[in-house]
Amino acid sequence: MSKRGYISRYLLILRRLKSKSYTTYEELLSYMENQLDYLQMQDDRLSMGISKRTLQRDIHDIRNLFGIDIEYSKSPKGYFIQQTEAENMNFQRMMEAFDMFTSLNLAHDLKPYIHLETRRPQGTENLYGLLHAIKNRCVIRFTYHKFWEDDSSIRTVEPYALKEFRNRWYLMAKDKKDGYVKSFALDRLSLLEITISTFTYPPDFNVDNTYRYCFGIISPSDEEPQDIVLSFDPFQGKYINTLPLHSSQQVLINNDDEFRIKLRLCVTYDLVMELLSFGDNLKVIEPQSLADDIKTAHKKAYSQYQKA
DNA sequence: TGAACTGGTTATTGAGGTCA
DNA sequence: TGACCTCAATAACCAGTTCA
Repeated sequence: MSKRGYISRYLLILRRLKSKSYTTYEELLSYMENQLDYLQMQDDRLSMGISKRTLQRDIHDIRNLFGIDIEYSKSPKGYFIQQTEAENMNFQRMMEAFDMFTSLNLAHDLKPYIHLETRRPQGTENLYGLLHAIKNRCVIRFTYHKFWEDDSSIRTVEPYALKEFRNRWYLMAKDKKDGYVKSFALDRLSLLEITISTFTYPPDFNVDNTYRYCFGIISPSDEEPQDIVLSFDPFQGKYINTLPLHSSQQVLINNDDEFRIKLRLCVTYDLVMELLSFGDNLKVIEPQSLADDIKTAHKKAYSQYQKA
């Protein structure tokens, strides 16, 4: 049986256990037989079902390989997954990856119907090394190339955390050169070297607190957060309502004429860029300084289309 | 062709239930 | 309450099958 076969089984076992509190062997077997038929696996043996022994082995492998704690309870007679919130988030990501893997494998003859994004975030090959350095408090060195600079520079930093934003990964680290905590995009990072020197993790550093009032990964130096009131047209408002711009988002008005929200944020470059991307679907109500910045940017854009 | 996977068998283990 | 029983999970072992 191909590796695709047993990875698909792992996916189905996890999906079933995640969707139901307690699941017996029989329920798992029945579910998997139905699902494997549905998946139309190109493996005749899979379509014939799987044995209880294989299912036992799969559960054992999932525990060992993925560190997912599948437990068994005798009183309600069933398997279940117990996870913390952080573990659950990792689990969801893994399930997404599994789903994508399965879908793409099933779709090998469906090329005309599936169109993948050709742009790919780079730098994820360093994720494991960076995690190792963060966990073991190892100082790292790498070459970093800013988009707005021609030359690369060698950075020596104390890595604190990894953060994802808009399908890109960023390293939060203290630059040894000036002592500031900065974000480094992994796709601009190369020649990673994990040194043997270690550092002490600052007890007062907390990623969530640091970026609590940030839209993206740009952290303001000393700027205080402020209330930002935005007015969207009702159509755009539906998107903003279902996918909030920030965790601080509060809906002020939601009617046929307007969708108005309030955010508690620091005004950073990435926030301004985001607001500009909404074009004429958005009007900044407060603060006036931000409204002026957006107005100036739109005026400048407009001027580019006027005849000289 | 060797390695890996799978299914069947069987012994062990442990939780839950029963009973004296 | 402790001894015993039952039942189902677990894991080791082996042989057949499939894969790379």
